[in-house]
Amino acid sequence: MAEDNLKKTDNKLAILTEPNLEEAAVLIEKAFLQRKTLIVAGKCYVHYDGRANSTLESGERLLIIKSDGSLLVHRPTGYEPVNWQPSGCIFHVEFTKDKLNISGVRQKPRETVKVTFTDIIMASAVNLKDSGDFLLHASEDDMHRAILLKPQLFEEGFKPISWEKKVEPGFVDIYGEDQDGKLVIIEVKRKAASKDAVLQLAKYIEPIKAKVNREVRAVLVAPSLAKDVQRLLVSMGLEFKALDPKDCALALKKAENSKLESFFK
Amino acid sequence: MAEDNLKKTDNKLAILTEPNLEEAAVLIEKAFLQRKTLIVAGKCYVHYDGRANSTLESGERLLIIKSDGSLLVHRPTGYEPVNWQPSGCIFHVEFTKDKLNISGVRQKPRETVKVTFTDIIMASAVNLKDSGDFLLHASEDDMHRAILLKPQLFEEGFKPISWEKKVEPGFVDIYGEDQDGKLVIIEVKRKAASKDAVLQLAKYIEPIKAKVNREVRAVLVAPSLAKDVQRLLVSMGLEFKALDPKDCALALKKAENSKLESFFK
DNA sequence: ATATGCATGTCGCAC
DNA sequence: GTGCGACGTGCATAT
Repeated sequence: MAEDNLKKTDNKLAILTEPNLEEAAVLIEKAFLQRKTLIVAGKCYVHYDGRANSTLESGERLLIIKSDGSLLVHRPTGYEPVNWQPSGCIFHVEFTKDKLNISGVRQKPRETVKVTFTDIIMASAVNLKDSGDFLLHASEDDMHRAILLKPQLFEEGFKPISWEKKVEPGFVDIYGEDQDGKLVIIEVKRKAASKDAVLQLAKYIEPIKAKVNREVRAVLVAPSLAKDVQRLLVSMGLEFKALDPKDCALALKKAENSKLESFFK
Repeated sequence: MAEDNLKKTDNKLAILTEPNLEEAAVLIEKAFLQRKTLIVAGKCYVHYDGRANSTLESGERLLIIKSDGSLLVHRPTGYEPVNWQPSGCIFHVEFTKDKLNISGVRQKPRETVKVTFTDIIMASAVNLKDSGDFLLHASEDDMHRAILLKPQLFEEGFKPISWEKKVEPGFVDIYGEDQDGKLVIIEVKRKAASKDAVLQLAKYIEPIKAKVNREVRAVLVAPSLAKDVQRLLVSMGLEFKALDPKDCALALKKAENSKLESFFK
């Protein structure tokens, strides 16, 4: 390998600019062995075969292979990879005179992505250390927790009974009792509720009514209703309660803070 | 910028290894102006706020920004980006003494991703040229087309009438007539049909029967049935026909080939 | 612009 | 292992 082409910094980074295919193959093999993150930019074509199959004609792309066995082929535009492989793949590198093949094979389902490079612009292996926490707020789960923690977010006097309760066709998000003692089943959506959400909720009403033999309210909780859903909702005897996922996240955060406050008081 | 740190190859590639934040900022700004693909590896933390919000603590990651305004933050493991922005974002770079901020803002919905680098391992801008075609086969649409083209794939004597036909609760995938003159409605799935698929199909039967006043068959076409779905299917009076998406793709390809053959004969 | 449905969806969790 | 639903799903298409 041409030493003047290789930039190396204390085992953290190796880069080759415009290497020939053989030089690149060596770096790629090393990257796999040392469990580095591999980044290759170059001219390639791609074949995928698995649940479906695809071909991508020759062009310049970015290939990323992570140490956990995930693979991404990115074109110069678009958020999504054009070809990919989820983590857990086994890779195989094969070099011939004018081609460099990188194959990633996944078992269950059996799927193969083969990237064939004919020209390499840049190849690099990076050792990335990352143990930072990732926290996402305003998920549907946050909405569940907020309602359970502060039932008045849903309705004054509401008493949650259970959560993710199994009833026959599936699971009810939240199950509780209102201030009049009526049973309430709640379906939560973190974005504008569609027709589907209404039907999902409606499924549960009859089986539950049949079982408990008392008045049952079914309420869709979501930030808003999609157009025309209102009518369907009313015609099926369901209710709607507007609730924003970010407000729920905020309520949870506040609760957390006041817990902290009382701890330090 | 330290010239000995910059590798440049005829406007195709610029790389900085372990640059300071200011050097990196210059390269990043240039990459945006020249509409290059930007790749940065380094220590950073990330804040996202939009439909939801998230924080990612400090760690080493890969940042990719494409010329169409898409952004990806990849951790060293996992197929999915931990933070991202779909294409169409506007980016803003801000450099202070010990921080380099890269913000990407999306309108509709209003969302912001802010990546703050405190250390950069490598920063590079690549000019990727890619006009290759991408072809995917064995989609649900391929299955539709295969059945329309060769109805015997579904059933001997089947005559398709329409496709994606609007009937009241939604759209029926394929609508036709069998050799006995019975009306057939077909729901196609490219993977094992779940309970949901059965219910989706079942929804259509009653409205259609009410309308046409003749015998109606409802058939689920899929490579297989999920466990326990068979019983539900039968109990609702539906049928199942096994058909593999890849076989459909093959049938289409064959048809294409034979058309070519007859053209060259 | 909004709603609907597919996707090589992926991922996590419960059974 | 399989089923089921959420996801900052993204994306195309039809209205």
